[in-house]
Amino acid sequence: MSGTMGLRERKKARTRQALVDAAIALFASKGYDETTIADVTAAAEVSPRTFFVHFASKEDVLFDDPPLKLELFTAVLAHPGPDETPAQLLLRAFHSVLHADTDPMGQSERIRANLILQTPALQAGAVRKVLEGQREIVRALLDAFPGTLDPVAASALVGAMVGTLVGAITMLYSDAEVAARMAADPQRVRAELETAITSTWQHLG
Amino acid sequence: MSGTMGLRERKKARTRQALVDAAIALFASKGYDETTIADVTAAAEVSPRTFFVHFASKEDVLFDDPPLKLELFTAVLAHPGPDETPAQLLLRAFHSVLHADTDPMGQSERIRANLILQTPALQAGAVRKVLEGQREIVRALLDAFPGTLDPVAASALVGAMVGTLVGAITMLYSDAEVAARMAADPQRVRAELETAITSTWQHLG
DNA sequence: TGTAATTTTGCAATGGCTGCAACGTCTAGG
DNA sequence: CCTAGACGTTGCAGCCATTGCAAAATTACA
Repeated sequence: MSGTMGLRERKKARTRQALVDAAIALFASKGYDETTIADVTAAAEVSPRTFFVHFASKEDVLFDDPPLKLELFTAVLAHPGPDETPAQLLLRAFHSVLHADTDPMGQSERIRANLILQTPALQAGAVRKVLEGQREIVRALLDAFPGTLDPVAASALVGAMVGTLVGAITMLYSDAEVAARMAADPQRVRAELETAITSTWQHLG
Repeated sequence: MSGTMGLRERKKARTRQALVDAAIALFASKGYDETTIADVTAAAEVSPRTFFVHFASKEDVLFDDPPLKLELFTAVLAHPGPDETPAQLLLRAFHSVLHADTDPMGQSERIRANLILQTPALQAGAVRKVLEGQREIVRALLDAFPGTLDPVAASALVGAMVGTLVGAITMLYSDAEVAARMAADPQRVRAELETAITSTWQHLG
C-alpha cells in the first residue's frame, strides 16, 4: 500500500486535482465567465458530468482547499489568557495569523485571488466563505468564555473585526495599480492591515 | 394628462409592479428556489420574456426599491460637527437612522426580509447590496473630512461599523424563534443594535 | 390617419445543474 | 484466485435562468 489511500482514492484525488488545475488555467487565460464547465472537463480529460461529482458548483472549484488561516485563528482562541478580554483575545489571534509564516501564496493562489477580486460572480462566493468563517470564529470565542459572553455581543465583536479587515482590504485593492503593488509585497499588506485594525479600534473607544 | 407619466409609462410601471407582487406572493408561499420565472410571469399575466425586460435577474425582483435608509445616513454625514471625529460622526448618523420614523416595514417588506434570511441564494445578493452601501458611506465620509482622512482608514472604520451590525443581526436572526419575536417588536431590534454598537465599540478602545 | 418610438412577445440557443441508470474498476472476504 | 458488493465515471434526458434577435402589439405625435 503506497500511502494512506487505496488506489481508488488516489485516482479520485487525481481527477479532482486535474479539474482544479484545468479550471484555474482556463479561468486565468479566458476569464471565469467565458470558460464553460465543458471546457474545463475537456482540458481535464473527463466527462462533463464528472465535474459535479467533485464540486457542487462552478465556483466551488476555486474554493477548494480549506482555509488554513482559520484553523490557526481558532486554535489561538482556544487558549485565552487569564485576564484577557474577548477583544484582546481576538486581537492576539489576529496578530498570530498575520505573522504566521504560512506559505506566502503560490502562483495558483495569487491567480485565484485575482480572479475573485475581478469577477463579481465570484465575490459572492468569497463573501459566503467569509461569513462562514465568521460564524466559526464566534463559536470558538464563545467557547473561550463559556457562560460569560453574550452571543450577540460576541458576534458583533467578531463582525467588527472582520468588517474592519474587509473594509481595509476592499479599499486597498480597489485600485488595480495599488492592488498589483500589494500582491508583490506581502509585508506591505501585513503592515496595512495591522494599521487598519489598531488605529481603527483606537478611534472607536 | 393624468399624472406625470403618460399612459405608456404607467402601463409599464403597472407591469413591473405586477411582477414584483406576483413574485413576492409566490416566493412566500412556495419558496424562492421552488418558484420559476414562468410561475411568476404566469401569475402576473405577462410573457416570461417580459420578466427580463424589467429585471436583470430572478433575485433582482426582490431588491427593487432603493434603500431609503442609506440616503438619510449619507445626509447626516454631509454635515459633520465642528469638533466631531469620523467615528463620532458615523455613530451619530447611525443613531439618526435607527431612530428615524421610517415606515416600520410593511407586510411585503417583512416577507422580503424573511425570504432573504432564509434563502442562501438571496443572501449573496443582500451582501452585495450591503457592500455597495458601504462604499457609498465611505465616499460620504471622505467628503466630510476632505484631505484629512486616509481612504483605507475610512473604509476600515465604516467596515467596522457595518461589520458590527451585520454580526449582531445575523446572530439575532439565527434562531427562527428569536427572529419571529424580533420581527414583531421593532423597538427591541433598535435596542439590540444600539447595545451591540455601543458596547462593542466600548470594548475595543 | 400614418409614422416613429416603445413595450411586449415568441423563438431559439447557451450553459449551469440534477436525477437516474448503466458501466467499469477497485476492495474485501472467502 | 475469484466473486460480490462498493465506488468512481459516464451518458442521457431534462429543468431552469438568462440572452440575442426580430416580429408583433401598443402608444405617441404630427
